[in-house]
Amino acid sequence: MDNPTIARLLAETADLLEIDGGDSFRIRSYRRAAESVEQTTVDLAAIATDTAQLLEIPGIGKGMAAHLQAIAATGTMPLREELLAKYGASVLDLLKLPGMGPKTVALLWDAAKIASIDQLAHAIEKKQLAGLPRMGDKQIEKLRKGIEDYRRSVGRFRIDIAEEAAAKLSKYLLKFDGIHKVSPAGSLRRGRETVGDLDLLVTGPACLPEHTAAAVAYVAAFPDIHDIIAQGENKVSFHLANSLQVDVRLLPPESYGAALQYFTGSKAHNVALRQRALKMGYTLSEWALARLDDGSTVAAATEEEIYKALRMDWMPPEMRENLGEIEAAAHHKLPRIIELADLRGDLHMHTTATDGRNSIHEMAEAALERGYQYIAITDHSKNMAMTNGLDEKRALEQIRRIHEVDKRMEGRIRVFTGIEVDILADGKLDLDDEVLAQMDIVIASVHTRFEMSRDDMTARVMRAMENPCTRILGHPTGRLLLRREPFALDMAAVLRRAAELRVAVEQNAAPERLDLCDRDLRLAKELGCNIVISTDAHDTRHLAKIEYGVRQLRRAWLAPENVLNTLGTKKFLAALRPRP
DNA sequence: GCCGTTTTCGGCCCGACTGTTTTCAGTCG
Repeated sequence: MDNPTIARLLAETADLLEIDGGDSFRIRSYRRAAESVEQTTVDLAAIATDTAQLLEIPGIGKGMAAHLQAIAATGTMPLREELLAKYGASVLDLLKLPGMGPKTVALLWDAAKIASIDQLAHAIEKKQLAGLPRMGDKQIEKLRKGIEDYRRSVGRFRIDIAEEAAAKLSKYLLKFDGIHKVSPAGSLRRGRETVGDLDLLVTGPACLPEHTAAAVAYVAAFPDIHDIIAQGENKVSFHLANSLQVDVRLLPPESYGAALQYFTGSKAHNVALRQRALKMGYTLSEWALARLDDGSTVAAATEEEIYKALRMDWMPPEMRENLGEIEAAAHHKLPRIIELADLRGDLHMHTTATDGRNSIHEMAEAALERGYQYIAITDHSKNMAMTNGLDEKRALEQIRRIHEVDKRMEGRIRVFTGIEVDILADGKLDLDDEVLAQMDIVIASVHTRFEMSRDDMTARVMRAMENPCTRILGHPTGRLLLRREPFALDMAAVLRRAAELRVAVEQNAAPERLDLCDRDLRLAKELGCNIVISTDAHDTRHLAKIEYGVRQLRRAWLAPENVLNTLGTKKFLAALRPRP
């Protein structure tokens, strides 16, 4: 069992304990252990029998070590099983609804034995919740809407989850003699923020027709398979433990390009492409681009050949949504879109001063390794109390420390001072302007706790942008992917105002965030917003997640010139809204 | 349940906001 799975089991046990009304400090220690397991670089399953080594991990004591050993040996632990037997696994889903915490789950269970989202939906429909403590009309309506949103997103997986599964499976497949190439297709290849299922295309001598039996058997023997849905001559479909569906297709090398094109999609792109092929006297399928008259193959081995035969330029998968790319490719006018290598700096990251896990210097070294020319250290401000957010006094100390590191880096990389401030109900920022004015970067962030009317919410964000200290609007929609819908904000108005005020708008690259969706990004580009992309990194490894954000920018056809932190240090500072 | 000592047990992250309270509980970050 891998560390992320172990971490999940511990975190779920913490949730169950909380519903059960357990001691809050004990619950916290389970959460802390889960985080530790997530962070550690040692493979826990491999060292589980070595108690001394387990105890070296912070947050793991005698009790937790025993739990870990039970998990490694049996796949679960007694306490967790006990709680699951009492409440059932589906209570955990209830916690995913907005506004639903352990106390409310416990209340629903005690009062009405509600232990799943379906049961809750039923109870709401039958008006059985009225009269329960803290269950007014507004609360019930909020739950109803939450269930609706939840059901819409269920079954989809964040891109990083899918990519991790794809990487693991690819590694396994490539070990087989006769499998030479594995490529993810579908929405994962197009870089969508979520994927419905995982399409993996496989080729090599072992994938030739009539000779696939051994390879198929090997695929079906992948250890992480939960259950097999279908197993044929050149396709194996199965679920992983997290219920992600995977389709592995074995293809002869001569059809690989056609299959890659076909299974990458999108559907709309493929429909348009097949129409174009028909007009040219061809037919396009997952096997080949072929002549209509005699069925002879025109192109099939590579995507490039197929697009070329259709008199088009090859285009990046991120663009294949039938949003004008076909015409552009046919006229050889595809724009150059941004790439990872265009980025010169990362502007949003945390350190041990608040809830980060590395020092300013470690973040700077890690950024230097990525080839950046500058970064900004932007820890939380005091309103984010649970992160040990900085008050005015500590913020000033932090400026001093950042300056020291900046000096120490001797110009190899610039380290800008910064802070991520919270937007309060009246639109004010939660630190004194005098202190903020001394920062290079002030990110005024929309945090997700706000649930107000669209107009009030928009007004609040507008006021925060009016503050001359605000240089970047952070978490501009406040959303958390797959957890809830974007908060209601008049994004067109916000982005237009941001463009006027030269407040840059942040695309947070963290896969759970990806704050601006494709449409928001296209709009931001149209309105001429300054866009910055950053990771919100809480440790050095997290800096690599910039990749997810870049793919999102590519989906919106953003060019390097649309993104502020593609500029060199001097030009970047000049293009930002001036400091007050 | 962990940690760090005070070596046997006490401390462990807290402020804003909402809805439902008539003085506050629950959720969120």
